[in-house]
Amino acid sequence: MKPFPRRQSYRDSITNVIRRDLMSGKFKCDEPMREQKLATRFGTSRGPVRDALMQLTQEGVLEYQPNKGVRVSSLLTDEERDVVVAMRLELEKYCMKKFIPIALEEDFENISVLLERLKNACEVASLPEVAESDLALHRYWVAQASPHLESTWLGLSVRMIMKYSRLENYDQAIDEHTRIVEAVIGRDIDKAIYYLGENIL
Amino acid sequence: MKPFPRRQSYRDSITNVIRRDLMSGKFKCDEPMREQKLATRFGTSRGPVRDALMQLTQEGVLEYQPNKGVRVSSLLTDEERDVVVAMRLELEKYCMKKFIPIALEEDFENISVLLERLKNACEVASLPEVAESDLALHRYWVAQASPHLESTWLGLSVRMIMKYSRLENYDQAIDEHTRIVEAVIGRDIDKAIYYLGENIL
DNA sequence: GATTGTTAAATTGTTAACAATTTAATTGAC
DNA sequence: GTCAATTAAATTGTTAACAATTTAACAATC
Repeated sequence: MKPFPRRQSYRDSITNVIRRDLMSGKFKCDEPMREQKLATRFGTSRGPVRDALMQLTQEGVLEYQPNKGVRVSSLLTDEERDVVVAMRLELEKYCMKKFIPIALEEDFENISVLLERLKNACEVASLPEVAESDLALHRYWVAQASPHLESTWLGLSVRMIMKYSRLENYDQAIDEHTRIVEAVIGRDIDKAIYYLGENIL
Repeated sequence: MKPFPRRQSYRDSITNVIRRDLMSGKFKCDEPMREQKLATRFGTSRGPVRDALMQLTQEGVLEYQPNKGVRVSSLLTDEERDVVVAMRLELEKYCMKKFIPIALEEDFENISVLLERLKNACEVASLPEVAESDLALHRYWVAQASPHLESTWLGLSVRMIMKYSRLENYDQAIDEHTRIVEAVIGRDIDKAIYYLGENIL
């Protein structure tokens, strides 16, 4: 069953897959997530599935009711989304300010790779992959600047995307992120933060 | 073993107890949390304990390493705390704005009760209880205004308190919250938000 | 004495069985 | 036929045993 040692625990793999499904709208809103069904899908027992569901509940994309399990969280209102956007921007601006001065050449390379991945995903117009690589890129500077706040950031970002995704404008997404990355590599904090503000809304 | 039907699952009870312990500094920073030890303490198996630990990890107060368990999360830097405070304030201001117009007489009564609980805790100078009743009061309007964002709010608030607690100025805490509650009951949004800003920092 | 390898203990990860609860289906009375 | 009560099914909650991994203790070598 297990060909060679895994890097990632079941818990994390399952969490990531379900999160991606949720972001790309694979589940209907308020749809209940059945543990056993997911367990057989992932070929594990219910344990790791429960872990993943609880983690996603904490991120805010699933809703938990005791003895009733979890459902897809009803989406944020427009007002709530605005608040979430403001919070995420506040956080990510801080990270950017922190990250640019300490970034190494290696970081620039990694970011460039992530940008390429995003471009490719946009070109094949695969929404799940676009969402994932978009997050992965932003996540890079967040994790570098403030690992303590990474999970906070992730929760905000995922919910923001779920509520209303601007990601479908693929060309625009490429442009926006290219500009951000160029600013980062040029170590131009003001410009990077400016383009960040244009991208996160 | 179970005298009568529980309202709260083990998971939640354990989560709350550990969170309170963490807020009142009962565990050293970076101290590993052993599942079996906690399980025997709470008289359950490791399952619910694992759930609780994972939930607190997601809130950001514990740190998880695969195959190594969780440790008490190293505290935020001063800068990070500032960002967290700003995010929490942003969120809670929104909730207050939303809550005051829709609040019922019943809500005012509940808030008054929570304020009394806070006063009592302050008078006996019990830090864990002060922290808990402080959070419970704020949580009330957050939950009423935006249940979707309640868990986000909780994570921010707990970490803010853990990093540096202003709660030890008991008299000041009483004053600040009394003013907030008075403003709420008077349905004075501007005043409520103003005092909120004075309290959350 | 310091370093590496090996073994034993402790700890976390996963599973499957069982208990408790909720949901649905069915029955019965009116 | 409608509604309530009862039963059956489905689902979640909890537990204990086992597997995999990490940590430590200890021995062997240099």
